[in-house]
Amino acid sequence: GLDPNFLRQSQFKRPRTRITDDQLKILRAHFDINNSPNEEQIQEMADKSGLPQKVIKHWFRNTLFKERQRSKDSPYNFNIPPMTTLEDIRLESQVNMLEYYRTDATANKRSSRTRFTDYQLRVLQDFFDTNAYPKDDEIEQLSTVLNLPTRVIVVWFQNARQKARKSYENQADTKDSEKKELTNERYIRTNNMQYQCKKCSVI
DNA sequence: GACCCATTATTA
DNA sequence: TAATAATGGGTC
Repeated sequence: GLDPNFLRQSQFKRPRTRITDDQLKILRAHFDINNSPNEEQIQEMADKSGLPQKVIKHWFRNTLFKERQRSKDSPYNFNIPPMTTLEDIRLESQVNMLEYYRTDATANKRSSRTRFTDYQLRVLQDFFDTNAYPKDDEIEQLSTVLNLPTRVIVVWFQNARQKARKSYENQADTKDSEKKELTNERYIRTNNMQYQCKKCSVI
């Protein structure tokens, strides 16, 4: 059989690219005009920004996804009119409009931190302890019951898994032999590995 | 597209 | 200043 650790380490992780403000401006400007650029446009952006095409494609995927999330969840919820053409002088003013909305309503700062109530945290934690990976409809239900945007729920679970994983790994260092003793009830996955959530096993 | 996870940044 | 919500670039 193959050692999972070997499989995992055999692939190098690309070091995280930090997109600079100037590069972001280039991408953003294109995104505002057309959120799914063709190869030619990607090449152009790559030339202008010096970013790898792969990074640009990924950025567009993420940004489009986030923009959709935002328009679903956001109270501001401004609609972006669909664009079909690139070469149009009126585009200029549209872009300016978007720029205006963005800097005005939504602002450029990160959205303010949600303060969960004790009740909300208890429900989330209880759910997490039995299932760290809620399905879409379960997230929907939690969203309704707790009166929180689905995005906030998703992020909460993501952070909770991160936290659980970390605390498991901390204690796994000292209790390596116990890993094999774990019952396979509830797991948190990471790459090819499976870790049991420490908190789950306590319940 | 879902999830990972280092990092950033907000709030008690 | 610690805890942790949110971000963004990474992988599969």
